[in-house]
Amino acid sequence: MEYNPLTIEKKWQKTWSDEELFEPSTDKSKPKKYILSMFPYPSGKIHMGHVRNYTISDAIARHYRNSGFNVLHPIGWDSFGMPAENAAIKHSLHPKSWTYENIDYMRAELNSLGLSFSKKREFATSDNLYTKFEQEFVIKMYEKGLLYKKNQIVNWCENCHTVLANEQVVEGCCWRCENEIEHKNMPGFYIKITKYAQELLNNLKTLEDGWPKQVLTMQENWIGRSEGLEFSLSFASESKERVDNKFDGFTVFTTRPDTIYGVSYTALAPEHEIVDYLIEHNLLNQHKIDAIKKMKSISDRDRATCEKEGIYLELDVLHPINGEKIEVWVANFVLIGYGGGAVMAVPSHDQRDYEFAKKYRLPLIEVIYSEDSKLDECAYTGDGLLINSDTFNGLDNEEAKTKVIDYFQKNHLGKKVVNYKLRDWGISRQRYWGSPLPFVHCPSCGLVPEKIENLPITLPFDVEITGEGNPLDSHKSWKSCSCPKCGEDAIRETDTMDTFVQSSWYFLRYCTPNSTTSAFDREDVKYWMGVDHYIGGIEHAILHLLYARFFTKALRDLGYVDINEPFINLLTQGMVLKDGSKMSKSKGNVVAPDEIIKKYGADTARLFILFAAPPVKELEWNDSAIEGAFKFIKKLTNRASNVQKQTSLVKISHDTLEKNEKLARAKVYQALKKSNEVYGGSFAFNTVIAACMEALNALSDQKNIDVWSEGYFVLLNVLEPIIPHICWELSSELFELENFKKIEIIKEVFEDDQMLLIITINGKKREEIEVSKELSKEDILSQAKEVCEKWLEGKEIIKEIYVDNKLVNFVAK
RNA sequence: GCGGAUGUGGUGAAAUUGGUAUACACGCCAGACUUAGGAUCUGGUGCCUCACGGCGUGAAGGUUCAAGUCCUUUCAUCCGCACCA
Repeated sequence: MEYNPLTIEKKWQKTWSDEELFEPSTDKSKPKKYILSMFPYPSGKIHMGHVRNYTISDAIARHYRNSGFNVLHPIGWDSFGMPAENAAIKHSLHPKSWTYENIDYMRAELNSLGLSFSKKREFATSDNLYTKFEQEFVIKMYEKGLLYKKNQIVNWCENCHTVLANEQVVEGCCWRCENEIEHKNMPGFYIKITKYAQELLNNLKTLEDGWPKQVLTMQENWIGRSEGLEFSLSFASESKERVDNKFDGFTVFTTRPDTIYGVSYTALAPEHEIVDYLIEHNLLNQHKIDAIKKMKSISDRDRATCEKEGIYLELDVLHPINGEKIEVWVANFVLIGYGGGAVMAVPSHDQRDYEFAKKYRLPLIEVIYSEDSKLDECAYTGDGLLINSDTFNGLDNEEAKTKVIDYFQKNHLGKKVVNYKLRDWGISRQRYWGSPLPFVHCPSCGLVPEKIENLPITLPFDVEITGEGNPLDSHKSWKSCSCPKCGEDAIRETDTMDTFVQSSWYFLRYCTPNSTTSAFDREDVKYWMGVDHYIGGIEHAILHLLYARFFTKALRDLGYVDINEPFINLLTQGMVLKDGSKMSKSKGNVVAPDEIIKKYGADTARLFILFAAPPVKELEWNDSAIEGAFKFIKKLTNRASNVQKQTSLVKISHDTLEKNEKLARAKVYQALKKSNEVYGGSFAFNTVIAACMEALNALSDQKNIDVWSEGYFVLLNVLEPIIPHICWELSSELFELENFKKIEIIKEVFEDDQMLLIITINGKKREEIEVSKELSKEDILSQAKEVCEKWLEGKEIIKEIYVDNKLVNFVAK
């Protein structure tokens, strides 16, 4: 048969679509598998990363479908976001038309890959219906106190003209455009993800079997739990007067309460309110004020790398236990966002405090004794016994931590606290192409959520997008509305939601995609969730995967779902590289999927991408290797002429076969066995493909037509998830598609009355023998000795080892 | 600095419980068929050596009859977080 991928692939894609073969059944008594790839942003064209992502999920989905499961394998579009607005500015297109045209184009491209998506469940997150339910969630969160509005110093990207969440700042720059972020104080809506910090951390344990360790660790670090002591430091009386009695002192957090007697100064962040007060009221000389202002003007990123600097604020606090005076400094290394923006400094036992103290000649008080301590060189941060610590002297420092905390609590000086690095999630974006925050500002009622029955609050179409300011803000008729509470004239909130809000629950919507009355049906969610296999890029390890986990828990507590975690198993695929670096337009190393499909067909593209490397690894594009993939499919097609048509598995009497025929059968069933292992957890598709290649090679080394027929019956079943079009073509021709169901492994093909034994001497391979399995150990050993006579000459055998069905080892001197 | 991962031929990569290291493929070499080959088929291909043989899984030790696999130390690369008190 001539292999003509284009005709074959079009034909089967049409059949699959016309006959709706990939729509899941509504029968909830069937065992299910929910296979999901991270949905794409409709940027215009698909790239190799998409091909890899969807080929992996498609293979898994098809495998489970062939194994008798009810499979949900949906696709949708993460269709709100900045690029649509940028395109609008550049090509004067409306973001909406640009987005939906891209969706149509990309849908066709994905279709040409032969992906077995459920087409009836497709939606875009910019669809009005999706917005409606999302706004409902947000209002419920507001009512439960999970969403709130506040003024805060935010990350601002001047290039994107919007605020960014902490998770969206990468090394001090915008995650999307890499512009350096600025700090601004402005109002915004925040989701209280910090309320779930502990649960998000705890539940990572339940994901240990299904998620890559790397991702779990990244999330753990991001949540950043630390335990310690929080206490107040009170100003000395002169100092209190200096700040006009406006402040009693300030609060600090430490993870080292054991070093409390080693405190020799304290430091405030340049943004601390006390520092602000001193500047505003000119309580420091101009020189110092200028220096502090300069400190504040330096970005976070630069502060992290520059030298430690500080200024004495001419204030003193009292040590909480012994009442001694301690100087208060402002220091550029103290972060306003963590632990109250103030630290107690123990230069003898903290390297950063040490450097600062050396620079400004501040005192060092040693309070942990150890032989390893070298305080003239650096701080000692290890364990030891307490000294210079009054009643705590002699305690082991770990023990002292608890004792000191107890002392503080008993004397109402402070308390044990847990701190997290995780901040609340700022979801306000000053952009047009997003889901509007459903709130109204009323002159008399203040901030009021929209009524549920008024949802969705949709975007106005008639906007002018210039890139300057939020078009919603300048849209007078859209903005003006009446207060949902009192009915008076009011102003609509013009911020839209972060697009990560949409991707935080789309997997739930797939469970009941077309309902106009609810986001999803509880029973549907119960049946389909959690996602059995979630596949996507590692770049979402924190962002999307943390938000989605949080959202699931929040919806649970709002009474919408009954699950704790959305994704049971996570597969993070590696990047597709060319010439050692990520494919990108700017580097000019892009291989366009549509060109590959046109030249070789989708099956070849799929085969190459699954064969070239295991999915978690990076994949280097290789033009000759894709030829190799093409060659294999051609070979598979050509050699199908050896097969006799069947509608069920041929019965073969194994014992009557020739040796090479037996071997071929063994290779075929090994491929089937490998397939079960791969989909069972390793997902090393490259190894199943290799096994199929071996099987085809072994089939070609024999002429038995029954073995050929059985071989193809099994191999096409194993290969269908990977190269579906050609498998359907061959299988419909040869087996009337009867082989696309679960095939049991026949054990007898692996059984042989002969066994191959490797003979090693002192662990080195010397000979091999084939012997009957009936033979006794003694006989085998003597036969082995005979064969190895030449090696054993003049030597004494000290030990004989025999491993059944594997090897013989002689230890000889 | 902290945390995670990975080191195997010219290349992408295989290798149950420790039991033939380099499967499968790419590349390369040779041959067959052919008007032709960037088609197809066959054979070869870790390194050193004419050979016998020896050496080989980043490096060094260790456990073991036997180590890519287990233990200790170490080096390199990649990724994430990063002044988190």
